[in-house]
Amino acid sequence: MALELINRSWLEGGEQDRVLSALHLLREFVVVEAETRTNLMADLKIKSNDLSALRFVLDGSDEGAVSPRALGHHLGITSASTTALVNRLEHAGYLRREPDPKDRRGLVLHTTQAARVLLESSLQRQVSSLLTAAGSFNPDELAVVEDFLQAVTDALRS
Amino acid sequence: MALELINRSWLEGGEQDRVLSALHLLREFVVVEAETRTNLMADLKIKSNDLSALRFVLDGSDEGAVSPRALGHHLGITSASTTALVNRLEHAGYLRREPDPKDRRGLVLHTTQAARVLLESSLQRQVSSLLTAAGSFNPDELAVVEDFLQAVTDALRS
DNA sequence: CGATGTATCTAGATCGTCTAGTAGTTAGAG
DNA sequence: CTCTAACTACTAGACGATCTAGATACATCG
Repeated sequence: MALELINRSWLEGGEQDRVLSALHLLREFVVVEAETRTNLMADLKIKSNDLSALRFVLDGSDEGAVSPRALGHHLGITSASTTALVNRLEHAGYLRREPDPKDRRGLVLHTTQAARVLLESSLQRQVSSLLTAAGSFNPDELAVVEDFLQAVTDALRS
Repeated sequence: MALELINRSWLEGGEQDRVLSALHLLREFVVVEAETRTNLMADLKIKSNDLSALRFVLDGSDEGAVSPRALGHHLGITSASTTALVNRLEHAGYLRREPDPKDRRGLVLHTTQAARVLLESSLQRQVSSLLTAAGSFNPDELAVVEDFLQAVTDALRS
């Protein structure tokens, strides 16, 4: 959010035009990236938190099971809201509930193949565009970009 | 959103490690940036759309009046929702309604000084951190960064 | 075994948005 | 210049996603 406000009177201006220009481009990227997310929500006909949930389950199912508990904690919502959210996504055909073999109280969430196919077909074009765009820079240039991104990320974290 | 999923099986891997690494850092930045927005929402005790509205009125009040109509259109919500949103922000002391001198049907929205002070104090530290971080790169490096950001932004837009 | 903690779910309330429709104001066609 | 169509903001009522509170089933530890 800090980025979105950076074009106001935070700097007297003049001597750091180049820095401001770079940060403006960074802001522009963030805004456009947010739009792709909005478009995806429209494609899948789901809301923001449901899309975040889908991504979390999709990522997590690689390295281990995702429980409703973990999902709710990740999203910062209550267990009641998590139940409702999983109900929605299961009913929409994006998620499946399965019993947790290690704890009979628990559940394990999995994305359906339909969800994975839908996500991939929606994003494949953008992802390959991104890879092509970034691929046109040489290793030295990418090293500079990485340093910059690391620096601004650390700046926001502090 | 494409970025958030880029660490999955989109690439056979190997020959483009550097490219993937840069895009991962870009993703990391997007995630951290989103967290700063969440923190700001908690600070101001308002929700996402209300914060976007505040930013829109704040930006727009420089170059011309912002009407509820324009605000609602920008946010993609109906006029009824806009009325309710402006009610909330006005009641919270962040916004003022004033009659539009040029059209007696219309209103003009202004942020209160309290809102500006609160936003500035919440963001000043992060903005100066960002400027410091970006300021440690020389003009040549910043030019590379700008090219990269422009390229990935264009890639997402296409 | 029994006590306490954990994982999920249900019931009812709250809040932001929506659809539908109202009153006042503007502006263009005749 | 007037009449009518379009526009601006608002109100009323409904819906959906979230919340608080509490219920139920299972786990874990003394």
